[in-house]
Amino acid sequence: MPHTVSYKNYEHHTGTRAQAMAPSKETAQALARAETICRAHGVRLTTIRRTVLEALYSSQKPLGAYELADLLASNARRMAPITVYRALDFLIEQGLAHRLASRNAYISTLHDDGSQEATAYLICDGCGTVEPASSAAFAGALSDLLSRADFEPRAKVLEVAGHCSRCQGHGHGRH
Amino acid sequence: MPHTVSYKNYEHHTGTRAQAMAPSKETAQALARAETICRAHGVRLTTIRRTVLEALYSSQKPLGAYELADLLASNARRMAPITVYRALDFLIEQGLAHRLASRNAYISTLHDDGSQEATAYLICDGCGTVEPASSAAFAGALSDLLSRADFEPRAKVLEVAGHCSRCQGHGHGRH
DNA sequence: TATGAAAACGTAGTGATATAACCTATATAA
DNA sequence: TTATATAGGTTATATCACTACGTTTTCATA
Repeated sequence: MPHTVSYKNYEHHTGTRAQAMAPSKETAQALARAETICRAHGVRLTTIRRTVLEALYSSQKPLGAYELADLLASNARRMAPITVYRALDFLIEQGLAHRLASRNAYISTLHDDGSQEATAYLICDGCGTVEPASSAAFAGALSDLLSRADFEPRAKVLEVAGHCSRCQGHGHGRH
Repeated sequence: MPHTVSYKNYEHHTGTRAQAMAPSKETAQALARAETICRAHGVRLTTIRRTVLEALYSSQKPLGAYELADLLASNARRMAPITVYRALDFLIEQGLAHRLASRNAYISTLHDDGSQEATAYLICDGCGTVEPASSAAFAGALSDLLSRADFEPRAKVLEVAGHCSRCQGHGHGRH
């Protein structure tokens, strides 16, 4: 088998990718929290999944699936899209990542305030950053809205695009 | 020119598509309102645009762009995707249609309560219907959230997937 | 009523996002 | 150790959205 990458021990293999710079202390702590959550859920935070989560956590902007694939590529061999999507699906199921439907992009939720029922994501058109925002009043109002409509919620997509405090008034953004 | 559809008079041509069943009285009234809005904005509600809007308005479920293209096809000749997207872009700009980011699908806003700053769309996993929902409290809480974050909003994506009142408790839905 | 500019649309191709199908490898527990 | 479930690899394809460019129509003006 000439061209095929050695198939065994891919856990170790993926561990040697370009991304393998030592994570910051904060990142390491966040990943440790993720590890704990996964153990509690009885699921496995494998190398691929951890690598994807770390990339999302470290990034200042949301990342697309193909962007992640490129980012996590080792020399000339990038991750297959489906691999990234599988990792993302896992992370989203475990509540560790979030899909921004309005951008087809993904972020880590390890920065979020986990105590709120409803988190809105504020996406800056200028600098691309995303800030989670929540309040009891907002969660309550939404909950009222839903119960008044007798609607049983499963997934909430709450996103606002605009300009963050730092990007207002000096021509940032695209319109 | 053997295969090419006669190019002139396409306004009339599109008017003769399969969809040309007489709209209901309610639909006709909604379309008349749309017409009025467009005239007020100084823009044109052409046949294609009106046809797309009518399809969205009449549909019980949100429709994808390619779904619309199929729906509005005349004998064996369906609308090109770009044509649909152009019509949708127009309708969205005029506030007549809305894109559901979580579904890659589109709905008419002619049912909405136009008086609210923030409308959440409740998307039923069971029957596929979408209900707009809004309240002063919800709009206010969101507005507070945004001003507290010093965030200048441009576009709001507020969608909740779940089960509507009619689809609760009898095994509808996909999970 | 000519005509020139802008808006709308047609046609072909492509980019971007996401998943299907099927197989191999690994982890976990009996 | 072996059965089983879970995870990942590989290839191909589905789905959604847009670019580029030419043609037609509309509308205001000459």
